[in-house]
Amino acid sequence: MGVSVTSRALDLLGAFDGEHRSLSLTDLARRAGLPLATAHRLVGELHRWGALAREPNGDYVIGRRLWQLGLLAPVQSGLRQAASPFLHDLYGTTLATVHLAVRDGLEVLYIERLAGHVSVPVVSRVGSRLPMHATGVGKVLLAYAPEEVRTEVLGRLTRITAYTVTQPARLLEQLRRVRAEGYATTGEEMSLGACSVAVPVRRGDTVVAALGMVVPDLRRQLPRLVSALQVAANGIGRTLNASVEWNSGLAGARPAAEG
Amino acid sequence: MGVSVTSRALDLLGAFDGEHRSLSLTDLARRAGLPLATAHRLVGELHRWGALAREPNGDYVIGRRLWQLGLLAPVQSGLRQAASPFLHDLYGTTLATVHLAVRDGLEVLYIERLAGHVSVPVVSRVGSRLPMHATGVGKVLLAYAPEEVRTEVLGRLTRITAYTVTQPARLLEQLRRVRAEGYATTGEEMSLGACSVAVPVRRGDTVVAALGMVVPDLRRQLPRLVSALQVAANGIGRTLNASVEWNSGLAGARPAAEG
DNA sequence: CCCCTCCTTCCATTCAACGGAAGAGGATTA
DNA sequence: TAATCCTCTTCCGTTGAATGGAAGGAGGGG
Repeated sequence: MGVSVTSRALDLLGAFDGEHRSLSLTDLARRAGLPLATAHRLVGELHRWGALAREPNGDYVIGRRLWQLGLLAPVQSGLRQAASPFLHDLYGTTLATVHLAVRDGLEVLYIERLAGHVSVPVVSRVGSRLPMHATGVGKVLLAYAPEEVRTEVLGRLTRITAYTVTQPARLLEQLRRVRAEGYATTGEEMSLGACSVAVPVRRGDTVVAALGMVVPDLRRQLPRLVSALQVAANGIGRTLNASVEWNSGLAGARPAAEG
Repeated sequence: MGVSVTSRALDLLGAFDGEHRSLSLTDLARRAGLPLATAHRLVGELHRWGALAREPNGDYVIGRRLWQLGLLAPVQSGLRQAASPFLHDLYGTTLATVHLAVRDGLEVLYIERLAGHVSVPVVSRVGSRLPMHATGVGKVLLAYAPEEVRTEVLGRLTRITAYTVTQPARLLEQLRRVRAEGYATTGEEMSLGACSVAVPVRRGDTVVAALGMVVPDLRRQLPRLVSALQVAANGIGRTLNASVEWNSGLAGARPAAEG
């Protein structure tokens, strides 16, 4: 049953993800569901073009050329540009890992990140997606997401650590408080040893993103961090309103943008 | 004369670059040298997969999925990680645009950048390439590049602004001073209104990258900026030495990494 | 030395890709 | 309103590029 070559080549690329950044030919073939000989030919072509590169051990990784291409993508570029200075300020003030994220379908998509020196186990990377219910930015985005999104997410609360909130009622209550108090927190719900705070970023009345930090412990400094985050979020919002260009690509109005 | 579908699809992607971040179907077909009907079919497939996205006006841009893929590429990740905090420090201290770049073949490849609020006309973007002879980081990398690279670059000094150094002898003299004094400068050689300073980043005795800044004017603050840069560069070098992982992908030992 | 895994090459068959041509949509001009 | 010029989309008979099973290295570990 014939599938187009193009989609097969793309499937090979799609075999890479955050957990599989380096794959052998056999792995690639297996993950893309292709016969080895076919994978061999296609991977060769991708490699020749620069889409894939080889590591010293022969495994394949995403190549420099795809990296360059990807950087041309207008992914929330308006938002990122507006946010950049504020993220630096935040980082300078708190020295914590700072995140800017938007909702993409039913997940959180991290679009900017400043990594702190502090060794907190942070899972997120720019370009990675995480579940909404276990991250600070996720809870914020979920709190302000359309009803239907909330319903669907609440239906599948996967457990990640022992502290992940998996009871819909409890999460709903948390989301209510997020809306009431203006910020969300997590405590080791995504990875042990990491807590987070996050606040919404608004353009006008619409929440377009979430701004968050990851720290080893929240207890003592919560009010200070919330204030800092809110100041930054307000600044970003104001900058967004000031900028004329309505950026393309909203925070994922439809679930699962790519099919 | 048949060419593989895969390479045609890749050629379509290759039609995008820093100056063409958004293309109509017709443009894509023209730039990739494909019949319109063929381009239409392939672009459709790329779009369906998420490699391309459409702007409101129907033009195509690089899609979110390629953006995510590209971010998985191990492009100097060790260096970037080591440099990140120092770049922030530099930015915090000087509020100028800060650059981290490596040599890739005969060009400079920008791998990290912190954009200042200050409105200086900066051309570089992360992932972009610029000629070595007209940028601060480029002069540094050229000064420490293998003889053969220097020779080839000196052979084609293209003029970009009225101030670009295009006489081989003059550039050679500048490179000699870079090695002697430990830093390079440019004055509106790449874009009018922008000056730059840069210093080498060493791992052991090898120059593996260049660290630079762009400012509107150098005169008054040159010594201060050079000091700040050198402190940061030393810090990065020390961090690199400390880190065990020898990162893949050097600063472009061979010209033109991708064929 | 044998066996196992992973990679590479080969080549006859066939099915997906091809692209010219015609049509749809939209904008601008007469 | 019609005519003209874009760019985009669809169609379909022909053909040659893609296919993948099989066989042949290459390494390496027992």
